[in-house]
Amino acid sequence: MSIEFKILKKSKKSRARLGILKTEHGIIETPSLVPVATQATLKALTSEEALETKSQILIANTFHLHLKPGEKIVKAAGGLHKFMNWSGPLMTDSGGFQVFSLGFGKDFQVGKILKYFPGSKKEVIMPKANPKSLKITPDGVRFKSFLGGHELFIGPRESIKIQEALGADIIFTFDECTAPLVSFKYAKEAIERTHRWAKICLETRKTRQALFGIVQGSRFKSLREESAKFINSLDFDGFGIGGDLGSTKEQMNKILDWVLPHLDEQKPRHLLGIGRLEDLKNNVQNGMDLFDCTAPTQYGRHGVAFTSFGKLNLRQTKFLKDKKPLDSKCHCSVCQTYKRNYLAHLIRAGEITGLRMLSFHNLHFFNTIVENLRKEIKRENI
RNA sequence: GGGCGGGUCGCAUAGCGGCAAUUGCAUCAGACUGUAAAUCUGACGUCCUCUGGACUACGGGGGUUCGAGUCCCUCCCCGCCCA
Repeated sequence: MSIEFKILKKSKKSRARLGILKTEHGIIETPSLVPVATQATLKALTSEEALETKSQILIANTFHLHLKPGEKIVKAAGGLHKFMNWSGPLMTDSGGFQVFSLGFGKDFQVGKILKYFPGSKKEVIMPKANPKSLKITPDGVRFKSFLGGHELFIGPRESIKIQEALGADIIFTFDECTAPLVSFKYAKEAIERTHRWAKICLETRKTRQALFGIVQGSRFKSLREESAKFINSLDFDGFGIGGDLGSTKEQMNKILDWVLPHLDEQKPRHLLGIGRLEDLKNNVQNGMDLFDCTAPTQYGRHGVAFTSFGKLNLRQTKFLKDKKPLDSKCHCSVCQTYKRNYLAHLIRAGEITGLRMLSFHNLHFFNTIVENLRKEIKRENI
């Protein structure tokens, strides 16, 4: 195993823990946010800028990099680290999330956090249902008509081989991230697939890359427990917790309560795709060591800045006359240099520089919050 | 002076007898959690007892018609061409 995880301190007030995750490309102080670099870039930012935002580790995506440019290109370029000029630790997600986002997520126009329950009961996803644009089989997933209409098959073996070629420090098992609309029976069938695939992933991996097994089970207690126990029983280097985690913080905490007691405490835990501003502290208190989220960069590109004074929508005209920095308490280079009026102008003018600066600030802002949470664990405040 | 083309909700466009009227831009508001995402959704004449209704509207005035942005007459304005 090419990672080493050491817990430095455990909170007495919560599950929070302070740790050091060592990889062959450097260490990560945990808990840590993992900014999302799907296509081997934090959208709009260079790898040097990513470092300046205090990002410690990035997560790229197997599905997207397999399509473009293809893992052979990345491998020939010397691997993902060299390819994107990021010398720090990297993860790759397995493509399991795309089974959801390009499948039922797209069909029902829902995210993995359900905001509303669309329509009547007949819309609940029943066993053997398949999304429009992909087919989930016992062996993997056939993605129909993505690039130029040709089909693409990714199963556990394919995902691991791609991730080995990409060469991240930490890789994930190929799972089925289920939609929040699945019925119990569907979810049960899905974790059976996910578990079978998890074993195949473990058997397939030939490299020294750390492999994290992903716990699924949707919003169902028995399935979450079963999944946690099963994934824990295999020789993974860490855990991912994925899928539907309910619609509220309370529901998510309840689901995590079902899962966490069954996971080996000594192994790192990654909460997949949960990391909005309001989640960060909760994630840490739940003992999550890593958590990725697209929010900082995505909101940035959509014109929204997170600040100590709340979210700002820089598209609003009022900011054209605002001479304050985005966040007077922020030490990032954008806040040191530019004012809201200029940023609002860039956003309104559709200038990419504005999106870049908001992405940069948001990442710095999120990373600083998590950095402060680490200090809080050290001071025994949380 | 003559010929032609044109004046539509901020701008630009569509419309050629049933229209509060297309589309784009702009504007305003909202959404975004392992990135189909520099994206998407909604509003955008006024008012109201607002899954509906009333009023005012396609340069001005008049006419034809059950009904006119659309047809006719006339005036005003703009553009191009010829004198």
